[in-house]
Amino acid sequence: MDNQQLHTFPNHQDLVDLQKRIPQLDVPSMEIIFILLKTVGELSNAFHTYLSDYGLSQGKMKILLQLYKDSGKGLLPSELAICSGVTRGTITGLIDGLEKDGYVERIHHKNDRRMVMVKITSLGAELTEKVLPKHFLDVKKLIDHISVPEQESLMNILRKLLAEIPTMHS
Amino acid sequence: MDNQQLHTFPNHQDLVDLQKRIPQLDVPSMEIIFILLKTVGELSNAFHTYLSDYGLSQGKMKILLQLYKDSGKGLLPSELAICSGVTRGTITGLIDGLEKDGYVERIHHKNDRRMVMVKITSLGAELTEKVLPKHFLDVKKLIDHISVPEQESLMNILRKLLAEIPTMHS
DNA sequence: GGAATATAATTTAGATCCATACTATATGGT
DNA sequence: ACCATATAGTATGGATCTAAATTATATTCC
Repeated sequence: MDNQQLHTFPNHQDLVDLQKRIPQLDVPSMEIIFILLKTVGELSNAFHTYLSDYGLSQGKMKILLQLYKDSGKGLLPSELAICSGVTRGTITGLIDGLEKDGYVERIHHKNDRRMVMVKITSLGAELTEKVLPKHFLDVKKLIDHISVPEQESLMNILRKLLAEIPTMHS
Repeated sequence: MDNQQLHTFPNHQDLVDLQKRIPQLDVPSMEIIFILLKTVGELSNAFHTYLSDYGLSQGKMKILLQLYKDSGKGLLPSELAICSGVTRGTITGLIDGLEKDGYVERIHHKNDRRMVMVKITSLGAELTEKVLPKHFLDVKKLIDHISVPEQESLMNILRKLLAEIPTMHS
C-alpha cells in the first residue's frame, strides 16, 4: 500500500525501459538534459523564494539590475526587452509593477513621443542595494562547492551547448 | 545613433562594473549562474517551439511520457504531480487540456471515490510516438557536440550543484 | 506635402504555474 | 456510531510569459 518509490520522473531505469520502445532515445544524453532542467528549475525556485520576500520576481530584479547599472541615464523598454531576452509586452507588465511600487519611473522622450525612458528611483536603488549583496553571497557559496577547474569546465561546456542550441532542430 | 552593442545582460564588463558598487558580487560565480540560466532558457524555448507544433507544452509532454511509460495501469493526479515536480493544481489543468484533446482519460477509482485514475488513450500513445523520436534525436545531436568526458563531467558537476541548492539560502 | 511604411509601446487573449481555499470522501479514536 | 482529522482532486485568483492586434508617432518615398 505504501508504494513510496515515487521520485522525480524519469530516473535511469525509466529511460532504459523507454528506450526499448522508442529506440531513438539515447539514455546518457537525456539524463544530462533532465538534470540540467532539474538543476536550473530548483535554482530558479530558490531565487524566486528569496526575491519574493521583497515583492520581486527574477524578471523585475533583472530590470532593476540593468537600470541600477547605468544609473541616471535610463533605458528604453525595447532595450530592456533585448537585454532581458523577453518580449516588449512582458517588459510593459514588469515596468507597470515596478512603477506601481515606486522603484522605477517612466519619462516621456523629449524628441520622439513614441518612446519612454525608464529610470530607477532612489527607492529602487535602495531596494537593489538591500537585495543583491546576500543574493551574490548565496550564489558564490553555491558555486564554491565545485572546484575552480570544474567551474571553468562548466563554463566551457555550457558555452558550447548554448552556441549549438539554434542548430538543434534543423 | 545606431547604438547596436545591445546584448544579453549582463556581460563580463557589466559584472566587473557592478562589482565595484556591490563588492559581494563574485564575477566568476555570477557568470556561471547566468550562462546556466541562459542555456536552459534557450533550451526550453527550443523545446517549446518543437512541441507547440503538436499543441503540446513541456508539462503536457512530461505527463504523456509518464503515462506512456506505464501503459495501461494508469496513474493518480497526485502521483503525476510528485513525478513531474509541479503542484496538484497544475496537474489538474494539464489533464484538463490533454483530456479535451482526447489524449488521456479520467477513470473513477473503484474503491476510493476521491481518486481518479488517469490513462493515456491510443490517440495519446500515437501522438507520443510521433513526437518523441525526433525530440530524442535532436537532444542527442546537441549533446554530441561535447565529448564523452565532458558529458560525464557535466553530469557530476550538476549533481553536486543540485544537491547543494537546498542549503544555499541558509 | 501626403500616403505608405516602419517603429515604440501597449493591450488583449491565452497558456503555464503557484498558493490558497474548497468539496467530497475516507479513516481513526473514542 | 460519531466526530475530528486527513486526504484527493478541483476551483479561484494572481503572477509571469507569449503572440498577435492596436494605437500613436516618425520616417520615407514618390
